[in-house]
Amino acid sequence: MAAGMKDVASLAGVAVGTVSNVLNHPDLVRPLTRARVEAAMEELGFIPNGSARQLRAGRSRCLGLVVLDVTNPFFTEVARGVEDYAQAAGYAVILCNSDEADDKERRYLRVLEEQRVRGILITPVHGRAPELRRIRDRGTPVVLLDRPGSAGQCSVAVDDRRGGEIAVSHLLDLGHRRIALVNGPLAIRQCADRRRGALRAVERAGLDPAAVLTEVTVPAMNARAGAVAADELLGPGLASTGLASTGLASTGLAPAGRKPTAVFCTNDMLALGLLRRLGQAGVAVPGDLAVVGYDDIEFAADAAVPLTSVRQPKYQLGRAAAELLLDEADRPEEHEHRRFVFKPELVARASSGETASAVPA
Amino acid sequence: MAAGMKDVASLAGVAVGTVSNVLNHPDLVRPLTRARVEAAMEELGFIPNGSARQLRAGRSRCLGLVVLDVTNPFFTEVARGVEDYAQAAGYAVILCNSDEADDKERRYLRVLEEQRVRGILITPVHGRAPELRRIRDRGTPVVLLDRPGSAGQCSVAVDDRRGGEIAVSHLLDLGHRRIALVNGPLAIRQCADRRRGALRAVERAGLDPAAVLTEVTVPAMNARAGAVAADELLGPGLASTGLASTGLASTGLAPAGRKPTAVFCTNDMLALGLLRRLGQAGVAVPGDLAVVGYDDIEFAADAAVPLTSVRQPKYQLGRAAAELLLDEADRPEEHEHRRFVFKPELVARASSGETASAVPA
DNA sequence: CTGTTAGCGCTTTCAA
DNA sequence: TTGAAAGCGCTAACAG
Repeated sequence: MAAGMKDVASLAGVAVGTVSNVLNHPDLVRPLTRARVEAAMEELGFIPNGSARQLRAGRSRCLGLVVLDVTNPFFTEVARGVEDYAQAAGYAVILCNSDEADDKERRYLRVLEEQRVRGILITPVHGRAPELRRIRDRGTPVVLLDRPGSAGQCSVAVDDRRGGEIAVSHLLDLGHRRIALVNGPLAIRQCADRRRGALRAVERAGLDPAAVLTEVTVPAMNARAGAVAADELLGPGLASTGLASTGLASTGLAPAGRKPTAVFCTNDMLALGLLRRLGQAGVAVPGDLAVVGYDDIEFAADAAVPLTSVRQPKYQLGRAAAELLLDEADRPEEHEHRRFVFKPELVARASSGETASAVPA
Repeated sequence: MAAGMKDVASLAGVAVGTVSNVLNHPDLVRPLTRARVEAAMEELGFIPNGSARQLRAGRSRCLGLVVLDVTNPFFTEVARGVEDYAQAAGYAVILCNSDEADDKERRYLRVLEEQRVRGILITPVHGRAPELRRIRDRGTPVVLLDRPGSAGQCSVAVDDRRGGEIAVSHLLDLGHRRIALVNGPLAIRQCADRRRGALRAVERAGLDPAAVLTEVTVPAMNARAGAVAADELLGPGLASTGLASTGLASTGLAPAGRKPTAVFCTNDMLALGLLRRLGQAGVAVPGDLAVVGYDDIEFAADAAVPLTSVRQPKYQLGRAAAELLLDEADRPEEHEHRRFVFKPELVARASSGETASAVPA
């Protein structure tokens, strides 16, 4: 059914080597012969077999991109950046969704390595350092995406500690002194870093983190988890029972019973889910509770209460990562590892309140 | 660098065939030998070469999924459905973004065919019928996604004409008699179908489409285009000049000068973009203008004015499509082509106004 | 149970 | 400028 080079060759009355040359080194073939071969390819609907080609070449013209959540607009925007750059360089992108799950991630990494992709871009679920190092050692370049890397590898990231810091500083500046931190698993580096930034902001303000911050940790970084966090904040009585059943973990750094006046969610999906639930519960934002998110996804600005957020250069992040990866893949000699760190930026909107709305400083 | 089966074989003191058996038919190998081979694989960090494997097998364990816009949550939700089913069946998914662009789509189809993917799921930009037929004839199963197909192929879709109809009927029921239809390129089947449904709704109400509907056609189905459409609606004086510079095409079916009291956007991204611009311009929704979207993406419910929309079973759509595709791929004999058509459903929210807000019926 | 071997479809020398 | 032939790494068929 599928015509191969041999069929094309015999139809055109040439050797397979010549057909190959038409494909890969057209200038080496006499125009007339080339035309004959091309006609034959057309007639037979010939599509070269990528596997065979790669088998010889050793590597494919594909990149692997592994993200934590394809339904999060942050990652699709990053993916667009990657894809645009890759496409221009003649590469296709295999987009994989780890769904923040360890085993899915591992499975995809395996598939990508078996496919001998030219390189892998990944936002890892865990500190997968050793496994990623092994992959690199076996010859597949790896670039860390949205995560600062160690030496010996490229990485592209936004300064998450700084991001967490400006988010919480913003709330402190507005006068808030009891702030909830709604965060995903600390195993995810971004979560850990943004948390550290939050703590730092409080310390720098000369305040006691234990008195100011209440931590609510949810098992995923999506809207559903954000809604669960809202319930946690609204019904303190439910907290302890809620924990076991929902997988929630809440470390009440702040004295129990003292409700927060503001919330910092470590991404916008959490914030949007929380916002929705607050709306249903009749909690006024920012009046009763100020909210700050992270990522500044496009939908943040359109929310019922426009969401204050920490902006990251998503598209640029993707582009830069792809550029680093392809440089490493295509020019292994000249390549030197680099670590890009972009600066986050606060975008203040209504959800945090333009005017102080809580305990005056 | 990358260890091959030969290396594993010699380290384990067996033949390559045995190594292959350990991988593909472990039960044929004596446990002790198997253990030795596995140890060798571990020690060498052996990763089987997918290209070589596929070369023999003829086909890979990957599916191709080509969507119109990865940044549209509708498609990422569909992708999740595809991915979950594929993953369970042992397949990986290559997600490609055609960006509603003809040439990108063509390029990706080519890549997928060269990779000898097991099958292709696609929401085509144009009526790519002939090209897709050729691909199928060459042996790669193709399933149309979110689009009704003709005989001789599988397809999974939602009844878009019906969807357009219920959207506009809803507005008519609310008393609106001047409705703008903000639509993407009619070459995209969904756009054409939803438009037909809109016309039908008006006709069924015993009204004259030319008097009721004003069409605004934008070149893409995203938020930016929605904002442009809003400008078009707001500033009728700009209409004619605006056309040339923005690529807008507006067919004033309704008498010029009579402003619409409602808008039907053929997807939620358009609606959200439009909504944002209306907000900036101080237009009250639904008071001054009622708005209905399409897809019911998660963010629609969270918009500043919660968006009335036509819900599609996104995840199910993806799952069903993957199921059809893999059935065709894995059981070509028994397989018979099927056409699933899901029913759309109106989700009424504030943006269309619960109470009649326009010209009384 | 294990070893040997013939390709899968293509690219790339090396000759002609 | 073209033809012939040697593999790339693996699987499957067959022999032992």
